[in-house]
Amino acid sequence: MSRTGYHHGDLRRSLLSNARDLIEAKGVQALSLRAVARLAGVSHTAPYRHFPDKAALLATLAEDAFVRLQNHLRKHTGEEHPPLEALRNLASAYVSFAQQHAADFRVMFGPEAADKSAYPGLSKAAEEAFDVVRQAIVRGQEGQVVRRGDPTELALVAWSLGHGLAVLVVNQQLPPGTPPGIEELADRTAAALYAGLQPARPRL
Amino acid sequence: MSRTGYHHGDLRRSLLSNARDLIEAKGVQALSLRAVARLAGVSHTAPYRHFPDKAALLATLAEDAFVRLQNHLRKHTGEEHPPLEALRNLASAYVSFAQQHAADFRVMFGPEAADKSAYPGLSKAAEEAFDVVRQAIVRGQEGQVVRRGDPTELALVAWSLGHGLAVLVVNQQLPPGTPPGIEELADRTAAALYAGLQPARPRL
DNA sequence: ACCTGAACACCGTTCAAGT
DNA sequence: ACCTGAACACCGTTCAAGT
Repeated sequence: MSRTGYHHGDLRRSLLSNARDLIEAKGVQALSLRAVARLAGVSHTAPYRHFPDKAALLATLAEDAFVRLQNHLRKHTGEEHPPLEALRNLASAYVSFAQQHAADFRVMFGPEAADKSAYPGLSKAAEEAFDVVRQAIVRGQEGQVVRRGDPTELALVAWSLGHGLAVLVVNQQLPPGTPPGIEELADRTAAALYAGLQPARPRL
Repeated sequence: MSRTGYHHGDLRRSLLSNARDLIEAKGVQALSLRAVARLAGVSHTAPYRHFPDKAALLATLAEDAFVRLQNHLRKHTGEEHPPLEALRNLASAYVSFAQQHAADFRVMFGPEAADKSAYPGLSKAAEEAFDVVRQAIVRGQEGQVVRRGDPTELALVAWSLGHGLAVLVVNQQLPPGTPPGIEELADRTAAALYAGLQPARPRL
């Protein structure tokens, strides 16, 4: 039973895993369905039994990655962390995920996954990841460590900052003169967000 | 003189312009050197007289775009604006540039232009754009509306926030529930950054 | 159901050749 | 200098066909 059809049920999984490896090694642009099939030892048309086209495979990859991001964020900013700590962890957690899963990150936010509307599973996974941040804001408001206001909008601020940093890190586009030690940088960046960019105030 | 060689000196310019149009219309991934040449009415090998390869054409595109971004930022945050106003304009200026030049924006920050090291002109243009932000921070510190600290690091905070927002806008990945009116959103986002995410404080 | 091979319309890039 | 055509090694996708 394990000898006959070689790839029975796990060809799908094997295709996805090969795709991740390929992107990690050579970049999103170098990913080809034919190469993925080759790595799996099947003909170049076999993947079409599992994915309608290349975009669908990438969407599946992105969806899986959003679930991983969700778990990662929850680990660092979830309910077991006091709200302020959770919020301060957000930026560095986001950046560390991007660093450790650069290939995933590029697929998640690259043009390939831009039309999420066609992939409901992908949309849902992305929403749920954002919701982790939103919930941290809500908890912060309840604990009165975050000011009042639309939590979605405030979450967007925190998300954008982490996302902006992560994109720059992943693309190695941090401006020259940036101090080394990305994790610390993300921490200080989060601190700057919470302290604001205004002159030193009496308390803190 | 305008009839004989058809493309004399301006084939290069024509190739770049066709490339921008193609990306705008069909996305970065749809850009092909052959299509660009076709649009210019030359053979598919003619572009190699002007660019060593496809990556070099993209790098040139990115460099031009960084110069445009530089000018755009300078217009909204340059010396003629008081520092606090300049900083508050930054996010919306960044976002509006990304909106108006979505194709450029994708090339500037996509994987194609990631290895800027190979293109010194591109690196320089990117640095100078970042420097506009940095200078606004420095002016803010001089005017005591921005707290003390490494200006590069503080500029990075402001830049990351604008960049994060812009990426999400361009990729149409703003989370659902995001209030409409991106410009206003960027403004409020900047305000949130400057006010911090802390409970209402006495002044302001 | 799952996989294959041939085929079609594309790519980027190289190279010998033309003016 | 600038451009061309043929050629090579790739693509994504479709389709008739095999088990």
